[in-house]
Amino acid sequence: MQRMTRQRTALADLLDGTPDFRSAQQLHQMLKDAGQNVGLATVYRTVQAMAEAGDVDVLRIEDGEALYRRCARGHHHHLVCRECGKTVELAGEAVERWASRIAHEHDFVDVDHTAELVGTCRECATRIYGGGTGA
Amino acid sequence: MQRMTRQRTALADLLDGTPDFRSAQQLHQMLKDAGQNVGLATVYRTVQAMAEAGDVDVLRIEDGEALYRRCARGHHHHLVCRECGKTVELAGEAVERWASRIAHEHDFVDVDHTAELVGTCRECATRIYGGGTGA
DNA sequence: CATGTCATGACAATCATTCTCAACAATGAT
DNA sequence: ATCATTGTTGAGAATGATTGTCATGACATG
Repeated sequence: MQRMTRQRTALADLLDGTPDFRSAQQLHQMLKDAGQNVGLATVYRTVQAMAEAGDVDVLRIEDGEALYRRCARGHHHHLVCRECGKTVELAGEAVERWASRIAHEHDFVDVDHTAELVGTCRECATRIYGGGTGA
Repeated sequence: MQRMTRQRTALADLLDGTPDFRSAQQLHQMLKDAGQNVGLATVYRTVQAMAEAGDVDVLRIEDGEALYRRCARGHHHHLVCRECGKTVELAGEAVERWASRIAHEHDFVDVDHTAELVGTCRECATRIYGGGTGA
């Protein structure tokens, strides 16, 4: 049963102070930079345990790498800025309703769903495409 | 520009006859089994090109592995049976409307979305959990 | 403090995917 | 049909994330 070790505390604290999704490799490096040496294998084990326990959310980017982020408990989706990583948690029921309607229509049971939105937030869009004062 | 080679023909034909999502490794093995030796690197290159061209859809499973399937052109989502791989293409507008509403509400632009459903189809549910004649 | 486990970490192993680059082959011109 | 051009292939190496191994270390309790 989950002992409270220095490593787990360090990782939990780090995640508490990190608003964006990070990979296990990044978290490992961030801990090292903070002077908290934690083995890479331990970081992997810990974030996976936290994910299973529902304490962090997992996101897979295009190349298959897994990213982790401390999140509100319970089922929800995300809107992530592709430029700065800013993340908004989405709790609405619209997707849930869609999923269960589709499941029913096609006679499937135990239907899980994934739904994630990736876009560019106002700040990054302004920075990249230019401010409203353009021309 | 895109030469028609034995390898590409073989892979296209294979995908045409394969209703479920398959990994590049699986497709490579299936080609070998069919007596059509095609290099693994070529399979990867070809499915990726097809994916970019919109000729196949890509799905990432839990461990990050990429699966490919010949699909209808245009944007759509999938409902996949986790047991047998049976796949239904979903073309409705519900998710699109949800995505654009959320994007607008949070002031994001260029919002892409992914949405996939994984469940158990009627046949597999019956096989696994028992027919209606149980007890 | 002793002690029993669970946890850790250094490193090897795995595995999908990508890269390299010389040999090949599809296509168009002659 | 033959040739030249140039995209394509394939065998294997390289990459990189993730997982496995297992001896050593450290919580938490008696």
